[in-house]
Amino acid sequence: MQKQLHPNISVDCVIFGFDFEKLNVLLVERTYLHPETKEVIFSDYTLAGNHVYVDENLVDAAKRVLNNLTGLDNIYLEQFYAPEDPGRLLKKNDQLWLKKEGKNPEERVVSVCYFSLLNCKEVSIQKKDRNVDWHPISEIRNLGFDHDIILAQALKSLQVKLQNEPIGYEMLPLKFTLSQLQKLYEVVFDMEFDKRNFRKKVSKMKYLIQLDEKQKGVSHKPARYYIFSRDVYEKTKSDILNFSV
Amino acid sequence: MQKQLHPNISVDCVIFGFDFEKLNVLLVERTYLHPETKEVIFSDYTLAGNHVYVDENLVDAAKRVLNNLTGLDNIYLEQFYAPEDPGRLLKKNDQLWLKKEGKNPEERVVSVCYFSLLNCKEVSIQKKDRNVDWHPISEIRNLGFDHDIILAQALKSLQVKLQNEPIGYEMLPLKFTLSQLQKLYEVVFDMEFDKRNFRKKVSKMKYLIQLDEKQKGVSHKPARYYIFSRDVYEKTKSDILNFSV
DNA sequence: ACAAAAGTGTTTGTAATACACCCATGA
DNA sequence: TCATGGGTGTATTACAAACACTTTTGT
Repeated sequence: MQKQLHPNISVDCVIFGFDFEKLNVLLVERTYLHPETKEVIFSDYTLAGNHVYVDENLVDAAKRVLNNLTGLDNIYLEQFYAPEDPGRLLKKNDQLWLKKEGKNPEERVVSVCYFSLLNCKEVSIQKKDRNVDWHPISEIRNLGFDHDIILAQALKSLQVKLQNEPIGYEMLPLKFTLSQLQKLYEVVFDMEFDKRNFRKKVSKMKYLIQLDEKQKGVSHKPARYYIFSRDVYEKTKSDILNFSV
Repeated sequence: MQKQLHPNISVDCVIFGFDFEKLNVLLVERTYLHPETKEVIFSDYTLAGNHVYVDENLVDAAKRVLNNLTGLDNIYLEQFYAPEDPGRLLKKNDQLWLKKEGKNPEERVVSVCYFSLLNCKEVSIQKKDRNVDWHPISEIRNLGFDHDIILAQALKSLQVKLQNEPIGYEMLPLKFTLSQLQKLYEVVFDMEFDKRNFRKKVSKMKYLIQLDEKQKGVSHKPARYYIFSRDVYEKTKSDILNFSV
């Protein structure tokens, strides 16, 4: 008879942010100094995460992490993965770090992972004592713990979700231009689209509503603003599935 | 400072089975008898699940559940969800049941859920002392615990996955006919497809390979057998994504 | 000979792709 | 007047959808 597991539970959040140019992820710096000499032993980045409290809903724990970093509530959150490997925190640097943080490095931690979507320009990151910042997804590598794996899963889940639901609006301001929307799809899928074909495609989306208002103060022809209507979307969406492969 | 959670961890498995006619799910009967009078207080069904052992990979725990029920290894397994609500086991019947099973009904259990795919005709369910059996998905309701929610999520995940990857073959024998394949897609998506259009579509899938062998002993024109070639699939698949919505 | 499912083509509409120029604004 | 990004249309090709009859087998 094997012993049952009673691990610590945490949530890890892959916080995607779009800045109208590229897709970013919010990372927390992790710098480990030698206990005596204070020289830098290693320095890298991790995703944001936190432990789950007794009687706390998992998604509420993720909301807490988000609120802590941004001061915002009502951020789009989507659960996408739970790492499976019991050895996920056993790399040397991770063990050093956990010890330093006053945690038991031997203890297993089961994480449930969420991704969330933000517009970088509209949030101010609450740094507090931490060094937290946006990093372009194309430049991220060698994250701490198993966070490279989690991030790769998150991106794939975001792509699948964005392919099937209009969640891109979560990463844009209320009013946005079609070029901004196109750029968003381009950076998420890491592909370029033809402007005319893109506009033809989105013009079929009834829930994308053109405003009379235009950009101001730009040194080129001002673009029209659009808004996303969740209302129209909910009323007109169909559940038709289409196996493609 | 809130107290950190150290819950029990379990895996729940939504075991889908195709019997060439409908989509089924493997359920375990749960009958609670009055401790003295032995009259039936309630009787319902739950998904298969089990606790995770210390140092056990989560997916290995799910494999253990599967192996326990079917005697098989190497079954297709896909993690899809972790229920978030701390109150997921607090319904009256569930509490009675947990007590009867010698568990602490107050203890929080965090589950990670997997779905798996089988061909009903090719597995023999190892019942042991339990009443375990296939149930047509269209007839399943009022499962124990929060398993209705888990099942609904599983079906949606299966649909999304089947739409994007040729995993249907996991629910068919090695050799299958196109009508069987079509029926599989029909029961998963709960839609009917036109035979000619379906065949036109799958004829574009290079990894679907026609054999010379035909059905035998059927009282109608015998159908040709096909096999799925994972090899060809891996070599020819493209990652092109296509946002539709 | 009959019942049962297998197998097969054409037409029509809609969506995907490729491609190039003029427009409105601020500097 | 120039630089910048906004905005637009057409032709071609590929895929989706609708639809009915003949074939092969066992009984």
